[in-house]
Amino acid sequence: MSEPNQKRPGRPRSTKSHQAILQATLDLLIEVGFNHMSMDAITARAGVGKTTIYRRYTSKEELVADAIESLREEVEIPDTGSLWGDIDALIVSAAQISLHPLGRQTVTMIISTASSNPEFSQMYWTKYLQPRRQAFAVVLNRAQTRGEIGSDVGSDLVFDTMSSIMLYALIFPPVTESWEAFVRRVMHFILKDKVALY
Amino acid sequence: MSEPNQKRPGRPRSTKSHQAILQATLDLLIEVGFNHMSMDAITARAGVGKTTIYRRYTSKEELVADAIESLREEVEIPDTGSLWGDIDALIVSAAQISLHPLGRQTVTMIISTASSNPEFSQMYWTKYLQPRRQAFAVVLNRAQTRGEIGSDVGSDLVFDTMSSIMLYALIFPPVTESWEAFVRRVMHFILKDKVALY
Amino acid sequence: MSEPNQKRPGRPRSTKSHQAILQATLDLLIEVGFNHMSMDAITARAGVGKTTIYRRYTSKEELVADAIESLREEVEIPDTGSLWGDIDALIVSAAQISLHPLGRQTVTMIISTASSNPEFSQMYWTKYLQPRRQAFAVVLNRAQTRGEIGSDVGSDLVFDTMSSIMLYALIFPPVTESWEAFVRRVMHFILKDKVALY
Amino acid sequence: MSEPNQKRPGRPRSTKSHQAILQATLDLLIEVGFNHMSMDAITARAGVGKTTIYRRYTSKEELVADAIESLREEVEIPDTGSLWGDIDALIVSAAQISLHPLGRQTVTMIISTASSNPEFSQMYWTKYLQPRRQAFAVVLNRAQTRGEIGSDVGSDLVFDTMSSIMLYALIFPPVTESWEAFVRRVMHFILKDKVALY
DNA sequence: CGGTAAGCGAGACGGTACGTCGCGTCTTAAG
DNA sequence: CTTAAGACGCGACGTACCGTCTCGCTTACCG
Repeated sequence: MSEPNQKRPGRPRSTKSHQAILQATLDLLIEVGFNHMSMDAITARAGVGKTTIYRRYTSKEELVADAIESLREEVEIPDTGSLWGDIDALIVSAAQISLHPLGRQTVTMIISTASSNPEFSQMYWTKYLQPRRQAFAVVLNRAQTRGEIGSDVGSDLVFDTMSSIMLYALIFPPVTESWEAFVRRVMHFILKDKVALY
Repeated sequence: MSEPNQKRPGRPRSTKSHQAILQATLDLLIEVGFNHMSMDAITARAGVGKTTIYRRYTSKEELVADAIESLREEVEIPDTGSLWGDIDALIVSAAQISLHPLGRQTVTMIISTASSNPEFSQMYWTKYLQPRRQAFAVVLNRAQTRGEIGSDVGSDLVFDTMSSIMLYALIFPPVTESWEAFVRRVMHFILKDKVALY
Repeated sequence: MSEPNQKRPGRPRSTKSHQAILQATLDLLIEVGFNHMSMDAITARAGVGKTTIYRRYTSKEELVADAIESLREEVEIPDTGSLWGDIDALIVSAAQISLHPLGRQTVTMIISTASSNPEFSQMYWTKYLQPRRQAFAVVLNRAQTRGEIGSDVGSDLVFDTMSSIMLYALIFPPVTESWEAFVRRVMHFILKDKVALY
Repeated sequence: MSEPNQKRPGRPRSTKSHQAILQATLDLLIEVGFNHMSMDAITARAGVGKTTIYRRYTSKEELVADAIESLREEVEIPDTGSLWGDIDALIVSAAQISLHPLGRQTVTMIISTASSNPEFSQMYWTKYLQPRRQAFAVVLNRAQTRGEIGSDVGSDLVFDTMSSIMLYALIFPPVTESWEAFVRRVMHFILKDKVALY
């Protein structure tokens, strides 16, 4: 755990504290959620002074936003050879995140905060959803090139629909089937008349 | 389970105070929002003691949940003569709610709570969404009878899709068009190959 | 005062409840003291409604005053044959009260309340000290008749001095001798030049 | 036991706030008395947060005790040339204190607390009464040197008697004469056979 | 002997104050 | 100049008590 990486004179303690802050924030976010997580608890767990946090972030929201941002994975652009295969890969990937406790809590926290905090919502949209939306454009372009789907179909429209369905199923989990199955079924319904699915 | 036995000893709880509390809560929810609304402000506006609130609710969250719950409206079943007309009526109606500050706050509160509280989510689903889902089945049946749409299309699927889009657009408001236009555009995209829209 | 007219219409006040209230009050007074004793605790212990107390007393102070008043003993007028013998008897008697826990708590409570509450102080003076002061006049008169002490010595002066010493020694208990010994010593000092003590 | 090491880390407690708290407490004690003085009123007048008070004191009682403690004056040793003159000076001085509202409240608070709190009683005895008792020994010694009073008279005995009378007259204020006159009369009665008073 | 008026237990009510907690800022000493 | 520690002003929270106010019931007496 303790890594005495003191050999670089230019990067002494600040990086270590920074990492500790982000980690403590994420841990507490999972354990108690946004509202019940106090800044003092974060400083205590990170072994850090309040100053050190507020020098970097102006508010709790900003800190949490950056903490979540910090664990953002690389945007994936699946390429299975068919549109439905690609979409299915995205669904599977999203399902994996929402099964993991951290992923679940993170998503919960994002929805919860975003719905009541326009600034956060904006930030999340720009930093998280936007890049994925653009990545999906690539996926759809490939499908149009392959002639699987009409060139008049907007990729944003499909992406937004899929995102919304995923979110909805997280807030109101389906009872008769799995989250994954539900999302797949809805996407199938939407696309079946627009594209040859298999 | 619950026995509505009126013969409990002691002074019965005041319906007048109860109403005043709910009204004050809703008013303040609109005016300042959940986070900036203090319990003291509610007691002051309702002309009520703090005890009277905390005898009924154990926390601010619980109070607000019940206040919102209290203004649940009747389920509406539009009948304009065409499926798209009916759907459009539902969109317009939903837009009116989400334009009004109380509606906005309400939805915010619901999403925020539901996303982190499975019990609340379940309650909201059963009491609010489920009835509207069933009402929508009537709308779709009429359309199928008219031959506007295939009898193999499940009404639940359409309803869930529409709900999810509406929610999504509330959390991440579209920047280039209105909430209403966005929802209408997405629904049009989904349905255009399944039904004669005009 | 002691005999209100019984012919008032309606249900007469319950003596049983009255006794229970006084007993519960005294018990709690001893256990937790005036400030930490709540009216609700009294009602609970006495098995009585709040109304029943507030019909009899207008405030907590009044109730406690009456509870203490209720256990007031008969005023004793010692008659040992000598002034010093009589005074000694009074000291011994007072010592017995201040040894008993209830007596101690009661006195404590009286001092505590009286010092910050003029009305209570007045009440206690009239109901408790005044009668004893007058009884002491009898004791001193007998001594003057016997020629033990000059007829110019005011009994009130002696009584007040003795009372004050007793109170003082209760608030600031002597460390090198007993309360009783201290009081006796001081009284001896005061009187030794005014009366043949043995 | 306690080490007044100044090198504790973190921001030191503000002396300015501390003083403001004590002053506001004393002011309000005079104006409205202990029971009607609220902590919020103190914070408001001191321009201080509640935390700042409760970091120093665990309760209202503790705060007030310290506030009173803070204004303990220097012990005065009168020297008028005669014993009765010295005693009279002490009575006048004590009267000035007990006439002033703060003095009244202070004494009230002390009696009230001391009578039900042995530790406080002990503290007050040691810090306040003891020094004055010893100062009085000086006064009496001078009188004995002058031959005004017998060398067998213990100064403690006289001091305790005087203290007790003063306290008693504060708890049960005389109705027919002033506090000062009463105390003077009693002291005169006690001493008249032991010392040439004029 | 049945009506009426007050008393009763229970407990809800409007207030006021309490002591705690959290946020974001400020102030030390140490490095 | 940055840190860790921690005090600060502010403001909301939820609890405890007070003394008052209904409830639905006794319980005595009086006509």
